[in-house]
Amino acid sequence: MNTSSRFVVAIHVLAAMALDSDKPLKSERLSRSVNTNAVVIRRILGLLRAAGLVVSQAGPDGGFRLARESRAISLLDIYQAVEEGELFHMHYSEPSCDCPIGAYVQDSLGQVFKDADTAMKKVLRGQTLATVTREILQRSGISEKLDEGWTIDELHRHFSFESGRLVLKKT
Amino acid sequence: MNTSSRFVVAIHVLAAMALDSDKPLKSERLSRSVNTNAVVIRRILGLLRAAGLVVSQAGPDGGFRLARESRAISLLDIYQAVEEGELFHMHYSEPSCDCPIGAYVQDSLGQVFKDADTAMKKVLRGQTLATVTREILQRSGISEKLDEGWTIDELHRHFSFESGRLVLKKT
DNA sequence: CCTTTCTGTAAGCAGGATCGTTACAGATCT
DNA sequence: AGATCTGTAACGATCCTGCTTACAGAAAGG
Repeated sequence: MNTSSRFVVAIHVLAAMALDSDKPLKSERLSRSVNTNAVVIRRILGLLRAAGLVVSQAGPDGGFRLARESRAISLLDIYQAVEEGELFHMHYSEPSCDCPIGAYVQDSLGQVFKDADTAMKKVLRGQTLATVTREILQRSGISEKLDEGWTIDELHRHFSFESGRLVLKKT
Repeated sequence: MNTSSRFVVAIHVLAAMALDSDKPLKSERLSRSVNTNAVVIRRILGLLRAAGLVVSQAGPDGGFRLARESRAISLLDIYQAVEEGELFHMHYSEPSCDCPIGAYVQDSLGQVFKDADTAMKKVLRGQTLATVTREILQRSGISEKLDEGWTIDELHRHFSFESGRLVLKKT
C-alpha cells in the first residue's frame, strides 16, 4: 500500500518552480533535477496543469510556472492532482456473494475507511508548497545567511535554480 | 493511492471467524464466502497468523480460529498484519541528485508524511473487529430479532456461519 | 500403519499499473 | 523558415496482485 512516486516528484518540481518563479522552467531542466526523463515530467505536469496548479507555454522561452503563489497551493491540492481513487478499496473478487458477510462488510467498513481517508487528507491540507520550500531553504546550508541578518523571505526572493542547482541570484 | 484487497478480505474472514467462534473454519469454506481461491485465503491467513491474530490447526476438524476475542483486535492490527511499508514513499529514480531540492525535499516531507500516516492509523485503531461484526448483525435482517427482545450480544452468540451463509444456530 | 482431511508453500500464469524511452505533431518566438 | 519548446501516442520492461495447480507435511481415526 503506497502511493506512486508521482506525488513526491510533483512536489519536487513545484518546489523548484516556487524557488525560481521569475522565468518558466523547462521540462528537460526539471527532469535533470529529478533525475528522470523529460516526458515523465511533462506527464506529471500535465496532471498539475489540468488541476490548475501550473500553466505552460510552448516555444522558445517557454516552460512551466506556478498558476498561483506557493502559499496558496496545499499538499492536498497536489495529492489530489496526481493521485486518484480512494485510499482503501473494496473490490475483491465479486461483491455478489450469498452470505450476509460479503454483503454487509463493505457497508460496515465504508464509513471507517472514509474517516481514515479524511484524516490523512486533513494533514496534507495543513501544509502548503511554501512550507516545503521554506524548509528546504532552512535545511540547505544557504540559510546560514540568516545568521548574517537576511530574512528567509529575502533569501526566498534572491534564490535561483540554475542548471539543476539552487544558487543565489547575482543581484 | 490504494491498498491491496488483502485488507478487506482479511476483515471479511476474521468477521466470519468472530461470528462463528465455536469451531475452526476451513480455508475452503472461507474462500467460498469471499468468492476466491482457498490458497488466497490461506496466504492472507498466514499473514494474520504471523501477526498473532489467528491460530491454525491441520488435519480433520482443523481450520482457523481467532487467537483472541474480537473486541481485542483493532482494524489497525489487521491493517498492519497484511499491509506493509509507509503510505507515501520517496523512492523516485535516484535520491542522489546534485541540487539541494532533491536532497532536502525528502527530509522536508518526512514529517508531514509520517503525520498523515499516523492520522490514518489512529482512525483504524479506534475500531475493532467486534465493531464490524456488530454492525453486520445490525445491517442484516436478522437483527430484527432485536425487536423481539433479543439483545445483540445474544444474537452474536447464537449466530452461525453454515455453508457460506449466516444463519441462526439451532439451539 | 494407512487413509483422509486439512494447512503451508512453491511455482507459473495473467492482468494492470508504473516508469522509461523514442517518436512526432503542434505551438510559439525570432 | 527554423529553432525551441510542449503534448501525447506507442512500446517495452518491471513489479505487484491475484488465481490456479501441485505437492509436502501435520493431525486424527480406522
